Amino acid sequence: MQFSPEIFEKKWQQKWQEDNVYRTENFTDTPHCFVLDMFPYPSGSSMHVGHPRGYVATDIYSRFKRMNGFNVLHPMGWDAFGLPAEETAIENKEYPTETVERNIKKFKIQLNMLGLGYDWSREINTTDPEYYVHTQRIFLEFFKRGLATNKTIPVNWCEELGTVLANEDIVDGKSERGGHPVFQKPMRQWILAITKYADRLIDDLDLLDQWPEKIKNAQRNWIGRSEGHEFSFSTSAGIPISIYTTKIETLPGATCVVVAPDGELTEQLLATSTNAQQIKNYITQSSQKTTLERQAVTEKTGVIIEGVTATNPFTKEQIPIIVSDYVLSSYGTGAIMAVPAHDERDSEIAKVFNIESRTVIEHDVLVHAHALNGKTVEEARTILSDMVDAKKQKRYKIRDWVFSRQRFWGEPFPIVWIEGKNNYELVAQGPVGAWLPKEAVMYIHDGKEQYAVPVLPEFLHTMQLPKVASYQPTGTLEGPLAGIDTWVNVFLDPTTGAISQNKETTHAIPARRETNTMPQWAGSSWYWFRYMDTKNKELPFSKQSVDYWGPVHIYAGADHAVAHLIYARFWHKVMQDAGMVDFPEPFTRLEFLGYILAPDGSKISKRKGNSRSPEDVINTVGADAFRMYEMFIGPFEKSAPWSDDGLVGSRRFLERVWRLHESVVEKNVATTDAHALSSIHKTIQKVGNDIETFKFNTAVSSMMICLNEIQDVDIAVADFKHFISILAPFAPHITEEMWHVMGHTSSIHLSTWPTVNKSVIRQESITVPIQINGKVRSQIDVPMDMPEKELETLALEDAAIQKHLSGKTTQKIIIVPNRIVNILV
RNA sequence: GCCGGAAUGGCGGAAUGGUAGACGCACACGACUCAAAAUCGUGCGCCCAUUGCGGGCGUGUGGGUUCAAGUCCCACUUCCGGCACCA
Repeated sequence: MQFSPEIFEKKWQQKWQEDNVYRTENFTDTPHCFVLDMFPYPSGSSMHVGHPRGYVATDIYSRFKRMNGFNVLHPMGWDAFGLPAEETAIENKEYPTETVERNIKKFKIQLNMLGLGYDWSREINTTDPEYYVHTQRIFLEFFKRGLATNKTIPVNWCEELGTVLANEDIVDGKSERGGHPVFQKPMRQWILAITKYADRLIDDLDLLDQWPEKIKNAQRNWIGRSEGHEFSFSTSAGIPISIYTTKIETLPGATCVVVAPDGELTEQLLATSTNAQQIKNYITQSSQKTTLERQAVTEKTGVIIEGVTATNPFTKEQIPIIVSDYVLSSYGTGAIMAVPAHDERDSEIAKVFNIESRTVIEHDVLVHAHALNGKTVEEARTILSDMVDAKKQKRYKIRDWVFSRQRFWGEPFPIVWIEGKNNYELVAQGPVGAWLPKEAVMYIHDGKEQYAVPVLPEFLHTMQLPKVASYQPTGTLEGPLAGIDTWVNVFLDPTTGAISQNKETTHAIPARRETNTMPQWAGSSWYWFRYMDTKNKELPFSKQSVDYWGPVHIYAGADHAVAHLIYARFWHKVMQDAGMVDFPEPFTRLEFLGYILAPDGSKISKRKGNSRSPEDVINTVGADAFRMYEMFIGPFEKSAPWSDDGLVGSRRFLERVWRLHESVVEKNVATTDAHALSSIHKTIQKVGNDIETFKFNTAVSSMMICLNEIQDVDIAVADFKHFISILAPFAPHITEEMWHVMGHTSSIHLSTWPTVNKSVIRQESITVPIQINGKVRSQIDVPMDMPEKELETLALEDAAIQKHLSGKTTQKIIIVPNRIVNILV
């Protein structure tokens, strides 16, 4: 019979679905394992050969664990809210739900073509109201703890996308989505207080010993903790300037003070200056720079605030105050002491204004520093911080998470706004009171106080995304939802917390729904928990289910070090504080996935058209060969270029397995060749170890080696089955087909991983190389574990060795049994 | 600039401090065939010698430790990734 994957692959995919082969139940007595893929967003662009690599790897791992008796949770779902899906929908001129639905269908077909064994009964979709009601529910936990606030702060505004973006959404100074320019603007936004968790997010990285160092380092850098001092410079205007520095010992060399153009402080100093107009012009000018332009700046610019000076609290010198946009209002105090001699940036600004650069530290000792001359850096630090009454401060580069988007396609906030303190207090006395933060979230509009009030969990069904006629971004602070009166204007019953369209009770008060939506990252910040308990109506997930399944044992996917993986850890910690989970970190082990590159080594991109579709490959060589090649191409965590030539090797391997299987069945011999048997068992061991450690490339090559060793000798059917079993996770279709041909009626994927027979592995003899002065001159076959003495004798008797040794004196002989003999002359 | 990671044949890559280049691809030659494809077999780091063995060099560069280094240590080069006016 011909090897025809195109026939049996589809057949088995259907059969597995019908038989629920991959269905997982909660709560078993067996060991269990949660293997998680980063779920995709089903965008319009179709898959290329790089996408399935991670899915194939976790599929292999899951099958392996299942065959080893584990109850395996290996689910899949869709991250479908947010800009990618919405932008696609706008391009296609259709409603986002349609886009999402169609793309999910397409993606699912593609995943199934690969023979991936997901438990589809646990499929999730972040845009499903049944799902996002729980995202909203978890947001309430943030709100209640004062971690979700509404504040005016400088944020990234992207005109083209018509929305603000988080720092994590900005790549190389442009929007990650679309590469549009971004401006810094103060705006009122929903903020999640991730900085309050910064220490835990850094410190708990030490718990993650099964995470790649690379990812942990990226997170440490991104969070960017620094420890320094905060203290004040007095000014001739009577307004103190508070500054933050990590090098207080350089204070004697501080010859000017620099303030950020967009800070409040600058506003105040400007009023007492003699060049207010010049300063205002500079402020306007720098506010018009995009983030990219700011970053690209090579030469420092700024304006001296004339008519005002600051006093260096150590030297008592009067020093100039400069406004310059290299100082950021969003970091530290928005003002710095500039020490030109010991900081490159300060040196640049000093050059522009001809300001003195005074070296105050040489070889770790203070110089040109009056009373401090000769003191060490350490001593100076203590003396100075006492003298200026400095406070020790920790600062972080990470900013609080700007969490609102002026877009349609996201989770609505479970928040309504009410007017007036009296109304707020009335609401606080009702059931809503239990969900209010200590400090009210509010702002003042036209002189009237607006208070944020949470929508209770039991009324979240009233906060579903409405059907709208137009969902295009409006380009204003209000999202598209603001245009729908029936969405915005509602009534809140303070005695129950109920939200209604009409005033249904006399005491109901008017309220306005929040019109911004949550960002793309919201739904993906907790989704792994939902897989554990997909049908739960009341809660995001039950405590029992998370006690059983959590934490995730293996999380595999592409590099999302600074966005998703920080957000996910942050949400997890808040959920921990809310008592929803008991453990500190969501993902025990993280496996980082390398990309598949185009054949020329460049990145695969739609524009270049340098990719191949998985369907294409499957139609040519079959899904099994495709899977094998994706694993064989190189180490899992390393990127590697795609090669159609290389793909052929996997296909040939499977064809040879197929032929061998036919001859094994036909010959039906009773005993297997001893060397072949040993090879099979060695390979069982090797492949098992390699799967456990995600070394799929060497697992595949060891099976190729094994095939080379067994294909021309007698193999009994029973022993050949072992070979088929270890191949099954990699090539699920062909192995299932052979398994059934060999008489089984149930799936090979529900069978047991073969046991290694150590006694057949054990070799009787071994080849030992003999070196003279470290160069291999001969080798001898000797029985395993031959004692040193005998080995030495045999080595010295060897003809080739004798030839090399003639006329020389042996100094020393080093013998490592079963390994090597090294003769020194 | 800071923080990671990497560097091995024509290519992807393999190697608990112990025979570098497994496995696969490409290539060459041979078998089968009228022929081709497929398949099977042999060879395949570089240089010298090939009438026979063989010999020298070799894992980015320079040094070091060791009987023995791709692997450990020191210094450097290049490339890739991340962060970046964060005081």
